Amino acid sequence: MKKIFLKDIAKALDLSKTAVSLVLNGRGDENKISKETQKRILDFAEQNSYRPNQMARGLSLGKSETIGLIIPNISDIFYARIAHHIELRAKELGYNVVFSSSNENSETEKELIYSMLNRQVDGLIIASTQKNQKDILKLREASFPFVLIDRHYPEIETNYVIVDNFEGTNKMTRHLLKNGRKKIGFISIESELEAMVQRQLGYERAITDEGYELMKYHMKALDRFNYQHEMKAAVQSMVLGANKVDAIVFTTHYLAASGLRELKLLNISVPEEVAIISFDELGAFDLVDPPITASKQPVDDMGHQAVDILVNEIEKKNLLIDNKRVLQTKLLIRNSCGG
Amino acid sequence: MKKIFLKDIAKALDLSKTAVSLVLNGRGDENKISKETQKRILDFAEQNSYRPNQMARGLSLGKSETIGLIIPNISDIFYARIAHHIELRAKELGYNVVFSSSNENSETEKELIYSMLNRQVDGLIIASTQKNQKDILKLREASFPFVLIDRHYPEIETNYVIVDNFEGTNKMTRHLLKNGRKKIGFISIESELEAMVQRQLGYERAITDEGYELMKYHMKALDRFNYQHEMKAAVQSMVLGANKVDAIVFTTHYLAASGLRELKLLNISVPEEVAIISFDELGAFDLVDPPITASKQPVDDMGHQAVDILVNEIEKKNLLIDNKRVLQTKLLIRNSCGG
DNA sequence: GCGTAAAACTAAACCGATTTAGTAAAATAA
DNA sequence: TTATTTTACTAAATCGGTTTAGTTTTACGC
Repeated sequence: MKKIFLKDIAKALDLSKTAVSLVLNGRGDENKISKETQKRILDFAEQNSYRPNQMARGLSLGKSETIGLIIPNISDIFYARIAHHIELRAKELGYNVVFSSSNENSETEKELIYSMLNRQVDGLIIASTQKNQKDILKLREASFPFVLIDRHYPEIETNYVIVDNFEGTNKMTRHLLKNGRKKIGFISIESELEAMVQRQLGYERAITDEGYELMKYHMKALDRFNYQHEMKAAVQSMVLGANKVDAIVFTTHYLAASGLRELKLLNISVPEEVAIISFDELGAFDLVDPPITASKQPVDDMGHQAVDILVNEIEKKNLLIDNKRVLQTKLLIRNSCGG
Repeated sequence: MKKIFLKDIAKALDLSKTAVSLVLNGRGDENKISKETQKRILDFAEQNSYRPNQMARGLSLGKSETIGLIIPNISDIFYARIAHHIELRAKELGYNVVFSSSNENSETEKELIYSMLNRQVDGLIIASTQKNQKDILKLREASFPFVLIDRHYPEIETNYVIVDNFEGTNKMTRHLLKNGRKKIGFISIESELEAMVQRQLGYERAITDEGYELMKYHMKALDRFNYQHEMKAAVQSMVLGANKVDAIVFTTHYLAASGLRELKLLNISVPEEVAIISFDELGAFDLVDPPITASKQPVDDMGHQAVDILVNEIEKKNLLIDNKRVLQTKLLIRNSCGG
């Protein structure tokens, strides 16, 4: 059973490629191909399991029915989940997904953007390093359809689906204050990402709004690639020194996991001595000792909506749907904050 | 700055498309294009940031420099990690990755295989539902390059990279026996997957080899999509009934997580009353209460080697590398089994 | 000073689809 | 009976690359 092409069908049925192509694309009626001929073509294609070469089709049509997805790292459960929901929704709408990881490297990201354009993706969904402003602008100038997720460029007018990061940490910090914690440390990732900036602001605002003073020396920003090593010193300085902390806000799930690990090594009891709370969560945060209170991000919505906005642009439906979405996190209260 | 094509370069430099194409593909020397002309072409392409249309290129060359990856679900951290390592290695070797999830549905998987073939991927990496023997055979007959990962078809001769599932659960069970546990339950997923069969055999063999008797009524197989609901009954029947169990082997990380959740709800102390052990692990298994002893799968190796085997086939290097790999799991001993 | 080889290219076919601009034959209208 | 429309198609161009099979010009050998 060898591969069969359009011209093979045409030859076998003594028809033109045109007729066959039209019928197989469901445009037989409008092009007045007789019902009988249509049936012959459809049947023959079915029986010989004809499947069009998508490269030829793509070249000819100038589109690929493919969405490019650029994320920092697919093995981060957060992005993996987003990818999953993007894939689900894309499939529903008839699109495939090509993904690549930038590994948080802006040069790689830039390369990926262009590499995907060359592969003729119809649109892009990008969780950007936020350092490729120029190239994002180029995309916009070229009117190429794209949606930013998780991270956006505040200074550029684009489509995006993000989370209300400020509100997320703000709620988290208030929750700690409400539970009687007074000296709340903050451990984050060293980053200029708007998301991280907002998470810090949300925390700071909660503290000052409630009349407490910020303890700058209890706010740490760790290196993204080396946080596991830096965590030890960060945690120790917060829980062992003079002006000890009674709670810590972690701005990512992996920081929370790593921080808890250190606290355990130091035999600090959680939440008795130090409460902890996490922005976003890992699958097993409810099983952890103690179960970790966390702000959960709506990954399903984020993926789903990003695809909807993108496909709307690609297909120029111009439904004027809202193309800037800020989703809310949900505080899952467990035991790591006392109560 | 508008898009530029091969013919634009040719026209601008008053050369033929042939010359430009040859030079840009690094075949200028062997085709006796003068150094000077080569430089002109290269410079012009660079300055106008020429990037070839990969669909046209793919159509012409009959290849796409793309690997298709079909997995059950990208949001399963296990597959996400494999995907990550596949992507890393593929990129090193100059390939892109297109992924799709089958959601454990064999029809979907079949569709995906053909859809990817139409998209002219150069090869496939598949974590199969193991229910598409016919189509896998077709791939083989067509000499299409592919590698199975995680799950293989024992009756078919193919390339694969899998894990020694038998040895994995066998080690796990022996570990429990060595720690003095005598009545060991077994909770698995209802499945004909060879991997699952082997995991069960590994467990059974450890029990019988040590002279104990299998307690069939303490071996449960839960529905893949409904395990969270079925877990309650499964665990209760093991730990509350007459012939109580003093340990449970879970054959996947999500079963272990779910099982532990139930044990906690029942106020069963782990590992005092019941020890637990998991095949494969979640990111936070060391933070869980108690930290869960688990057999870790070498996801990095699995992804890496799958790509190596595949690319070797694609590029017909015929290096006669071993194309059937069985990797070993590693037992990470933590506290959930006592000691 | 003629034949041959090497150097430096190019025209046109091709990959496998889609699509534009027609055409021949049959049906209908005048 | 002729003109016009409709029906049911088709030939050839096109998408943007790669590649085969030449072609022209210059250099070299004898």
